[in-house]
Amino acid sequence: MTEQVNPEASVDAPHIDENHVIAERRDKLKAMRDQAKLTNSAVFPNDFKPEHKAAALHAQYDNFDKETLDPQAIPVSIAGRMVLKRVMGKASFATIQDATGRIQLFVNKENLADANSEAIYESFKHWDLGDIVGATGALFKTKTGELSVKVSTLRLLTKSLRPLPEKYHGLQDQEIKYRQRYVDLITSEDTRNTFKARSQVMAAVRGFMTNNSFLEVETPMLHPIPGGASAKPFSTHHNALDMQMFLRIAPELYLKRLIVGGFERVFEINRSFRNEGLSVRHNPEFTMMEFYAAYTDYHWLMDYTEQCIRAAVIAVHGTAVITYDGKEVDLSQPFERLTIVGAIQKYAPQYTLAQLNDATFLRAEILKHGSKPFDHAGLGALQLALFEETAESQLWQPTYIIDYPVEVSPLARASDANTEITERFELFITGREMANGFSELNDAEDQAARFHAQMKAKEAGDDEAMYYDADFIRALEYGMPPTGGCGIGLDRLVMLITDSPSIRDVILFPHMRAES
RNA sequence: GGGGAGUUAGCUCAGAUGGUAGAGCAGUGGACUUUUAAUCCAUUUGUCGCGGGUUCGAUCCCCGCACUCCCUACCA
Repeated sequence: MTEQVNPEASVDAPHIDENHVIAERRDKLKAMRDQAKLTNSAVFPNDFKPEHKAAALHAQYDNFDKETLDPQAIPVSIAGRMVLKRVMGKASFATIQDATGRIQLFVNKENLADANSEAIYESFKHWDLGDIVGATGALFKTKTGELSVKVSTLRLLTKSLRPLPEKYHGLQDQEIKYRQRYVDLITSEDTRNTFKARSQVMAAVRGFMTNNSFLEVETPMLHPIPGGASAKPFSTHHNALDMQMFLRIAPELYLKRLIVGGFERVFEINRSFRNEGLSVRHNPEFTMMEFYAAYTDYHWLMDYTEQCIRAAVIAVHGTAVITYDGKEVDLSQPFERLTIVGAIQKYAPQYTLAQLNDATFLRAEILKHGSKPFDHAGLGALQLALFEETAESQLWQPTYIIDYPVEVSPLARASDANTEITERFELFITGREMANGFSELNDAEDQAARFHAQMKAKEAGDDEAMYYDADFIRALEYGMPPTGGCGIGLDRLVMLITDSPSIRDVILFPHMRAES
């Protein structure tokens, strides 16, 4: 805790966004401080302990009729932020909001128990929307049937110095919603519900994993060698060790070390960091679950991932058929599985199979779509590029794409039937990549060779190519059992489940440029 | 990185074809003892994002910049 400072002194300190409304509230607070000095009482008291919550009271008493409820005079104590206020001479209504919902207070001078009721009522009239209040009283129903608290004691617990957004339209400015999430949360039930759903998703996923004998682990966020994905890392420096470190781009290589160590099923839910562009589906730090299971392969992973996602959707919605951006997404049926070429044939049928196996044709076609030309791409990588240009965005219903080429999958096990492709899949829903998994490469010598190839690519200018991780190779040399591993982008899963158009809508404090 | 849209009172938004701006909410004063975005009367508040240019005069036209949103690119 910080040291106590003289509040009188801080009043003169520079403040941002000051305006006359705030100045008036500061004046009110100053008057409160002066008054508190006289009566030796606290301006910001912390001794009021509410015993009830708005939603629970509504759940319990909304269906009571007035004749039954009023005579019981059920005593309650409740606290929250005052969000609406209607003063009518000698009687007033105020609506307060707590973590669970809203409830109406009926404040009438004659009902106030305090000997000083006249003064309390007069000061209440000058409290502001946004102030935190505590009240005790008896439950009753108004003549329109709304459950309310007939207030007998009323206290201002926290003075609010800043005006709330417009009480009907709320906060509309998207920038302020992201930058000042606290205001967004006060104002928007939609926003509150989105983050409650996010919490439910996390709990459902975690529960699904532990129920299937997975061990939750935490591996380093600071990596001496960034690995496990093709991405540009954030770089930092550790002073005591005097070494460069990177914020992790993926936990993969550490989790596989744990499989080597004998934990046969592990998962981690945590942040990864990628120093790349921001978009409606990319935040520099994002939350991913990666999980690894020994003696499984990518077929098992697809079945399992599907069940996990379905469980998360049902945990929030109670059904696996939901709506995203106005269109239905059906997660109740087995997810479709298509090869890269198969997906192109289905969603871009203008191409013949001969064309899809013609590297020269593919190269020209990809250039036509405005994608960057790449010199060393093999047939598989060219097919993948065309898939991304033509088919990917159309994969609205859950679809697994399989048979990724070895050259873009340096950590995946090659297919026994075709050494050019790997036992790998990516899951797409609403045209977005949601998950990526594969049978893990557990041949230490093959992995070492693939790392060497990545180093060559890096020397040739590919700054997203992987580094050679000698300790990871050493771990594989001890022997890693055959293993399946998968990463699920949880922010994107929450986007899907909460029908959110932007990843920023599911991250409490998304990164923004510095305020000027 | 490239393209498009936006930025007016604390909040939600109008607005003028160039003559320095309004409404509602919030605030303030008043009326009102069952309101529901309470109502009624009165009333305060603005570097019209920032910097240049054109002009007698720019919040409006032109140029540049900043920030936001959307699309696009890299990626999950």
